[in-house]
Amino acid sequence: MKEYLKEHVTSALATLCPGSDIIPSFEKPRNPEHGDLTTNIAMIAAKQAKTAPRQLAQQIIDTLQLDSTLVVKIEIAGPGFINFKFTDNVVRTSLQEILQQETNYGRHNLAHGKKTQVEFVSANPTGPLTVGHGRGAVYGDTISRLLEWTGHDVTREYYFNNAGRQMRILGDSVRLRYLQLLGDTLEFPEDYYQGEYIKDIAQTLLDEHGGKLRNEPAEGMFKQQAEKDIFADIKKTLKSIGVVHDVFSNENELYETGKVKEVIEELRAKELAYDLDGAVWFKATQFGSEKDKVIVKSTGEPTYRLPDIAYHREKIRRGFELIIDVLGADHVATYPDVLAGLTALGYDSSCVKVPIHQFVTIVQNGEVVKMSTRKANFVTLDELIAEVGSDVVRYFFIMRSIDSHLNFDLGLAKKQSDENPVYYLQYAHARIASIIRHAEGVGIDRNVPAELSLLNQPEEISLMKKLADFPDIVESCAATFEPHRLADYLHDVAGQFHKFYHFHKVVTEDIPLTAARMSLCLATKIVLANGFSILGISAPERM
RNA sequence: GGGCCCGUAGCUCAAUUGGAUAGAGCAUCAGCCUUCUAAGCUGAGGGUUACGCGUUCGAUUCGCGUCGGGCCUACCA
Repeated sequence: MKEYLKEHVTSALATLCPGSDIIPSFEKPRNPEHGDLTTNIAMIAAKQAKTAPRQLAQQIIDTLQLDSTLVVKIEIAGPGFINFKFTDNVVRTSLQEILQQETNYGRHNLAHGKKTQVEFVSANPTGPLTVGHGRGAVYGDTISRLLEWTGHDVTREYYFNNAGRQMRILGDSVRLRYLQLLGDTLEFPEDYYQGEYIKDIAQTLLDEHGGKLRNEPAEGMFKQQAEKDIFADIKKTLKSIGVVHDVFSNENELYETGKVKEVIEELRAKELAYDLDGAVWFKATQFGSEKDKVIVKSTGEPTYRLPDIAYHREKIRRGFELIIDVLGADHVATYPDVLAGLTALGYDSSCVKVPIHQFVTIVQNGEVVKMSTRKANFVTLDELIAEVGSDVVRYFFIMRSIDSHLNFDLGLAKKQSDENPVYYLQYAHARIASIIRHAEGVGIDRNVPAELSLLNQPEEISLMKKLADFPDIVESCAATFEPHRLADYLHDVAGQFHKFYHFHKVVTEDIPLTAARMSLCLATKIVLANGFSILGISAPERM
């Protein structure tokens, strides 16, 4: 319909205002009384046409020739909006589309298989995932699903640093715990990893190797075992909320394959890297940065920037046309250097998108719980999932814009999980399933063709209209990387359905009406289920 | 000091990316189950969108300034 109106309004405008190249845009009015679609074209074009907005709007309407079986009313409102109201047939047609397309309703192939990489979580394996990581995990995965629904070929990737100081300290933390288990009395530094899981890893090593590792360096067996055990743990946690990565990349590989060295040499060759005070500097100032950045420390050890740049170049070399890095707010400072690095190497960095999510604050008993992996005073993602379940965790993390700080009241989430908003959505789905079971129970034939024109009650019409919005919502959420709007939308759908359910009985003596309302129920169930699958939450048949 | 994000109902957050009367969920109050699931529905109260300028037909949204909160600002990641 949008395209249909766009075409007609554009040509009307061309007759009235030759030479104008303004393309009319249409949107759904917030207030349903303002019709089904509205355009502000008259207000925008008024200046060029040298006509008052409302007057121009009238001229446009007079010029338009629209199909009266589709458009029932056109009116001018407010400062010059043109409101179009469709016949109910239009929305009934979309109901049929939903029933036909079923699990594919809402899918687009807009991106035509565009090779896309979403890098997310990417927490270093130094301890269990925190609730903060959970937000990035759920967000990254939901974005991936949205992109798949809009025709992207998505690779989910996890990158971690296993070459730096963090991992050395991790290895040494395990080593010290191991020595303690062997009976040595020694001091355990404050800035080492304090968590119990370190002792568990040490115990594993003790069980397997006895005291033979006494003189083993921290970076050998200790670090390896820690990385292995902790990663197994991380993957298990992610899997429990439906997050599975396709590819794991790490920093070490970039050194071993010479990719890091290659970057330095190339930057040097381009005179974009230089030596100073024993360190190697990248001329970041040439790319908008305030100061140049160190890429190799005077100790000879690279900073994270260098492998990060090398890694991103590999992303491009691997053929990704759209590259998405999901970062937490604490990493905001890192990505401009990476983009600058890519530019310096001669790549167009505009294909790299970096959505940044704000922190999750855990509130327990009215107090803020500060999280630090090192100090081990965090609430783990695992604990949270165990308490409230995967659906609640996913929905809670996705229902809010990533720009806002998320307050997670742990007590509330645990205690009142029955009142969590996700149940409101799932309940609508379960309710429909129940109606279907009931209908089958009383011998309703699902194959009776429904006469949709029987659906004319206000609650039926507005529910149908809401359902018809789904494809647009999927598209815009994918385009803006804003999955929370899908959660909002589904909440609306559930709301419209609950209302319809309350006012109208589906299964009655009236066979044709029953068939029509069953169609509406089935369509609602499809939209909810499709939406849930994008959000990664279950669609229960009963609750 | 500089950069990024935020400030909307008592609380947690939305607002179709500049649209018309700023909306939901909790919480409070008043109603609705002999009928397909009451984890639901209906109604009421609750707002100077932190504050001040500006941009224009029109600002919660864009720009500048002030105040307040969070995160960055290393030869840590």
